[in-house]
Amino acid sequence: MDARYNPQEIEPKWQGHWQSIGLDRTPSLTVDPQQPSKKFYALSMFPYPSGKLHMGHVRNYSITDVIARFKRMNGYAVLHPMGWDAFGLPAENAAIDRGVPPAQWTYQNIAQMRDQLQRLGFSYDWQREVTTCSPDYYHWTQWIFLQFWQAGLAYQQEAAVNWDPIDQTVLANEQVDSEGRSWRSGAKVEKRLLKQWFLKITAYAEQLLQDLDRLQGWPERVRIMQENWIGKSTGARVLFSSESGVGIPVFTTRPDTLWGATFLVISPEHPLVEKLTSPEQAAAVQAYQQAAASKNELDRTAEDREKTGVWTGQYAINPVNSQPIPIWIADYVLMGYGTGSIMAVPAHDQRDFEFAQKFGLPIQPVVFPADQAVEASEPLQAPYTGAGVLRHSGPLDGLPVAEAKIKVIDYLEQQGIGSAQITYRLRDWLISRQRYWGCPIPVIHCANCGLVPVPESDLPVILPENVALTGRGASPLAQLEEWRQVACPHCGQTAQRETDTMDTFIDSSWYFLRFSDARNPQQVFDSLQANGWLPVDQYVGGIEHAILHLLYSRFFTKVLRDRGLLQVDEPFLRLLTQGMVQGLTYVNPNKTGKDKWIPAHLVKPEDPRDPQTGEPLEACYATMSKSKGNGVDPEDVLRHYGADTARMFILFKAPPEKDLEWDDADVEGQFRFLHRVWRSVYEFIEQPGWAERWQVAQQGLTNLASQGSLTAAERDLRRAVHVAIQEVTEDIEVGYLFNTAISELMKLNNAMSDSGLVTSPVYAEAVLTLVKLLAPFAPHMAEELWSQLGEAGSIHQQTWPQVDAAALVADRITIVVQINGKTRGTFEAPAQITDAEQEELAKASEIAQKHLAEATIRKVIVVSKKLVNFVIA
RNA sequence: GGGCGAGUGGCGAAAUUGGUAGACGCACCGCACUCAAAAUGCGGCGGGAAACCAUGUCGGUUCGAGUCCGACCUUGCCCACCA
Repeated sequence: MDARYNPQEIEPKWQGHWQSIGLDRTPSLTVDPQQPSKKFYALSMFPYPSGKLHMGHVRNYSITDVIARFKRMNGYAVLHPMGWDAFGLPAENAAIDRGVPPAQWTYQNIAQMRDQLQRLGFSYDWQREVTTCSPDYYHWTQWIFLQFWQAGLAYQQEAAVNWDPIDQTVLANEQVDSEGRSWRSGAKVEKRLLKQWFLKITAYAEQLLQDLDRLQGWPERVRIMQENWIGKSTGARVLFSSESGVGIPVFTTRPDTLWGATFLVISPEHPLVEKLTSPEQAAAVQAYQQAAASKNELDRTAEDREKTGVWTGQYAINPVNSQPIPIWIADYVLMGYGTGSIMAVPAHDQRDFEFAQKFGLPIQPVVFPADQAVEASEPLQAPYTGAGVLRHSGPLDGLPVAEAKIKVIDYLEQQGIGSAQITYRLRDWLISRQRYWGCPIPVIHCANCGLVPVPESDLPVILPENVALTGRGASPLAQLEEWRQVACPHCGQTAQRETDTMDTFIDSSWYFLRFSDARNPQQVFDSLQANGWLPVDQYVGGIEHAILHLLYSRFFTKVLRDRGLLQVDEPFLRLLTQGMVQGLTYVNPNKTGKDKWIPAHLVKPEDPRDPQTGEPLEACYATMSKSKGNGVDPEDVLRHYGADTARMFILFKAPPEKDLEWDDADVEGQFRFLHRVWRSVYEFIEQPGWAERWQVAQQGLTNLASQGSLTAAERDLRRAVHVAIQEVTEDIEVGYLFNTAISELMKLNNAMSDSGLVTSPVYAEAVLTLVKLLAPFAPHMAEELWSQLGEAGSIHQQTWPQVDAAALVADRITIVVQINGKTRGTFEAPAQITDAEQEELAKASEIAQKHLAEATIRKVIVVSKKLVNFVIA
């Protein structure tokens, strides 16, 4: 055995070996429902193939890989796959900028990144690799779209898109900068109405909300984010009539305040605006509508929420008290939520209050604090939104708010002017993109038959490759006449293919299902396989996907369940959101924007100054990025230290959910630790007779230990071994605490080198244990040591060590002595001490003697085998 | 504005479910080895001479609080005119 640890030599060797023996292949599941396999599905969010891994990837995949390897050693059938979220805009941009076809660019990137993943030693089953831009994958994406169509969950409707008036093209949101300008032409982006495809996720709003309660293995904040995103509101729909005879429905969460509604506000985009406008106000209303239309979201927020609006010139009738109330138009009412029109109750709503104040509209309080006997005569300074009792409210007078809310619904229903209603913030999912590099929507537009889905037997609709991408003009597929024209599957007449492609979020909303049966050419997946492997037992990824990706995946799972394809309700049982990887950078406090970041390599750490201006800089950690120049390339770490060090460092440096500060010195420290482990084993093998002791350790030392033939020092070392097993196991299993798990490995290694017992069988047991416990974290080194120890098989197929409870028991324990709760000292005692003996020994101890000499003991608290606290006067 | 979370040495962080605060590591200091350095090994390392003081601040509960309760300060993230 080489005295030196040489990762550059051993890592490629084992990677090649593992590949040749198919070590990481997924075992098949027994599908007998009486005896289900102990299965575990470990999944990292698959990457976009940008061409290069970054440290965030390394962190994500290291976490999942440890879990996968740990589960395998614990006897689970593990599915641990990897794939590529390969459709998307960057490939198209590369084509526009450099003339490389998107497919070529994408597949080259995939090849590079796959190679990197393999060199990092992640135990993926590459036979199940999926690539979303490959026809054998998007075939089934299209098939799933047809399932949605058949379920009535896919539909077309006009919607606003970003339109670049210079390049005459539709832009994705990412192609519009923060000032609302096109990334290419710099033109101010306009809104344009186009027919767009939607998926009816709102039909599942209630289920998606309810089932969040079941996801106890998810971080609470992710559940809350989803809950807020779905945004359920309970209230009532009330129908107001107007002078012109048009009915105006409003949604309110405060139907109890209906008697305080003193005006109505409708959204500028509301279809009723024209009918509700008087001729003399028409010009003003149209001007306001145009102003609202030209505003983007930025303009709206930039105005600091100063209310704007215009009167229509007409009145509505408050249906409960027949009062005429003016109808206004204002952009603080959103067309996309509720009914696009509201009843304004300025006395009890902040926004309505501001609006009423600005335009001098009446304010009628109807809720008062319960203890307020007399109404204030001065006008309200602020809306009252708290609890209270109703007044001036007809049949609701005297009722508290909560009761009034219930009672008013009955009243509205009796009068035929309203009913209870639930509203969600969640909108239907706009999935069409006027882009090339995406999954074609399998629909044909026929002049005779209308919308005709492509028959399943004609799938996949292949994305053509001979496309000129310029970033200008109509949607790329629309320009391909020969591709577009197709015979209608119904009537045979010439018809047109849909030229929109799907949002790439669709591709990633079901990839975890395909992994269960990735190579199936006949079906989207075999139900037995999917039901056997799903749900994903552990999903790991970034918090940036907390809302959309996870919500869409949940939606897809439920729809496919309702189509009879799946039996699972939720795709991801446990979720871990890992923190960012941050790099050292410097900030010039006198500069703003991008210029303020000064990359660390331009700065002398002992005297950080701006290389251009000489101004002093502040050091800080920030998420690694090109613009900050603070990225660390995984390749460099691989070259210098190897994959095992990179993995160990990234797992040790911080708990997985927290942000991690990259520090080269700490990487070095991790490398040193692996060296020390290497030497612990090396020294063991250097001793004559080690092979016999190794055999003894393999048999287990339980008998030897129970015969009492171990020395005190040996029992101490053995305790350290079994404490390590217990702690590492618990840390991985219970709380993803890889940082403390690795610190336990360090403690064990320290205990071994401090013990001086290298020729004891206990040391052999320690070596055996250390190498096994290390295997999920540093798989190459563990494998190399395993082979150096004369073992033929792979360590990754060994069973995880078991704790010998007897070995954990210490001979002597430390008891703390406190006086009035303050620790004054400790003493050693036999482990089997009784409480009474413990108290006696504490009283007799030097520390106690010193402090108790002239005091009266009022009380003694004894915590078994831990401490004795004397409460003295 | 609403929601959630976090404040512990020079630094990253630990702390069994209220019981020795700072495990493990980084940095630093000293020693050994070396002509010297690197590497490695050994030792030290919250503050204070000590009594003691220390987990953002101030109170509370308790024999005992980093941990529980209340108020405040600082800070991070998510959603933000959602009726």
